[in-house]
Amino acid sequence: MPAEASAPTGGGTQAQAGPGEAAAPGRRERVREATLREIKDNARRRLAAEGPSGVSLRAIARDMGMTAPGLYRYFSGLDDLLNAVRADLFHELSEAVAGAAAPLPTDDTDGRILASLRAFRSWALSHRAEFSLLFATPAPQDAPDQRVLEAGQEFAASFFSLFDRMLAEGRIPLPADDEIGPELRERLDAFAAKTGFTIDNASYGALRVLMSCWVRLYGLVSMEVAEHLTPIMGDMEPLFEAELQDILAPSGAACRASDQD
Amino acid sequence: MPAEASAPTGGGTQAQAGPGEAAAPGRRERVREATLREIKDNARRRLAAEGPSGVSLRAIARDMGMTAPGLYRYFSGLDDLLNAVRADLFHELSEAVAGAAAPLPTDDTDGRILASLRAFRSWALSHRAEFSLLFATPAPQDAPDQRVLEAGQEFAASFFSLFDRMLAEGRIPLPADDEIGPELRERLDAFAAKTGFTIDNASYGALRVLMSCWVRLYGLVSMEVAEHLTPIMGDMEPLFEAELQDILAPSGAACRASDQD
DNA sequence: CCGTAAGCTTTACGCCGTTCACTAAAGCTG
DNA sequence: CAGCTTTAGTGAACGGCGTAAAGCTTACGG
Repeated sequence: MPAEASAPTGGGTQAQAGPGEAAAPGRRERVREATLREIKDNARRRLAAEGPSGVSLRAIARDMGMTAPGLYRYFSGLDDLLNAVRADLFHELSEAVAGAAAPLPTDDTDGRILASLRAFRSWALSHRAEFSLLFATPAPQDAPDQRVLEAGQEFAASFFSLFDRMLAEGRIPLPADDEIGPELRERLDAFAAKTGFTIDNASYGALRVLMSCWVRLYGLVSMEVAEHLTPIMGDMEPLFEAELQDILAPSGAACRASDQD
Repeated sequence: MPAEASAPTGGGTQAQAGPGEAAAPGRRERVREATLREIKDNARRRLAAEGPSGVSLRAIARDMGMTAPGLYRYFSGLDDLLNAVRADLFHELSEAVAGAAAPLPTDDTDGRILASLRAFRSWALSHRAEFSLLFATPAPQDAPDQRVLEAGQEFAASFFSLFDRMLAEGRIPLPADDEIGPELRERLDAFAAKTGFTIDNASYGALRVLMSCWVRLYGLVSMEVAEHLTPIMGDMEPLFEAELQDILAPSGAACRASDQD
């Protein structure tokens, strides 16, 4: 009875110590892993091509030359598959954001942040359906999945850690801690605890600024992905760049010309 | 053959000049209107209860004691119904935002804006599914509906017109026109043209500030609706109020204590 | 009064997720 | 090796979905 969330069939054997290799995954689990990957790849193909509603077990199975019930050996249902894809996508997005900053020198704080924020936008625009799968409002009843939650928090943490250095440099004027109301402080405490920030590293003012940056970035990008303003504004890149400049202006960052595309 | 968008069956007769009443809608069209309303009401009930995916023609028909194909006399399909609901919702949202400002005296510009922005948030939070139906990323292939587009632009216009007076008062420091890049200016021109703003009324700087406000408000509220930050921050109201204060701070607006709830 | 159209039902087709009973193969164990 | 157990996968089936076509009934308009 496959009742567990993600791995209906659990590995019984694997530590049998094969001939040459130490902890060989075992032939069995290798092909299983491959099938699992194939399912998710097909799900993503359909996701990109037809949007979230185009992802169906039957269609995926058809693409793979098998029947839908067979997929239940790998996922406990469509929701489970979608959640697995969501978790993967969060990791991918984290990597895209972090990867954009990596090649730049450590002391080029502004450049690293700019590159990452632009990478976030780029990823979103080149993965519209994926982005909306990640950030869509969930239906009222469906409970959040643990893996997705964790992956999301990992993304949040990796995203915010971008600002660590900039905050440390103290170039941004932060609101004083006592300008921040007690309720908000409470929330920021909770936030810091869950994302690995501690108030020692980042003052309330810093967390406040972080949240503000994220809200603006997220708001603009998600509007762009949804093409909400597109019919009345056309290309939104100039607005994005202007917002970027605005967000980072207090730090005196030089924002001119993205070097990509 | 009902191929048109919204009204498969179009009224032939109505100007027949009844006995007493001038342009009486005619009994026929009255019951039709009532049924139409009933369908949309049922759609909204299910929308609120189970989210967008819970809205199905068959379920609605069942609730109304009829069969699904009967609904095709009123809507050309599920999408058409959803678009009609969307248009209604945009009007409702516009009204909620405008209505919140109405009771306040005309010269209380800050108060009116605050009330409207809070009303936007309140409406969104008490109509999560409706909000996400309005602002969800559409699937890659489906073309935008004309009525929805118009209703959306009406909302945008009514929303932005809130700021008319504040901009006129000149209390917000605006970026100089020549600080705004030529591409962005082009976009803002397009935007102004579509929403009724003219550059005479509002400078590029003003439009720029408007957009920034909207992006922040939208970003925060849509994150709150999606409960994206909720698992790590809990109640987001303090953050919202802080953002409000931030957004309107340059104008010296007094933001203390919302009088509602 | 009769033709015509509107409102609605029945039937049907092809999707969908999911369950269940079943087979065939692979792996482990004695 | 035999034999047992687990796994991967199939086929049929249930119920729900959108929607197209055809038919029936009722009300309206000339």
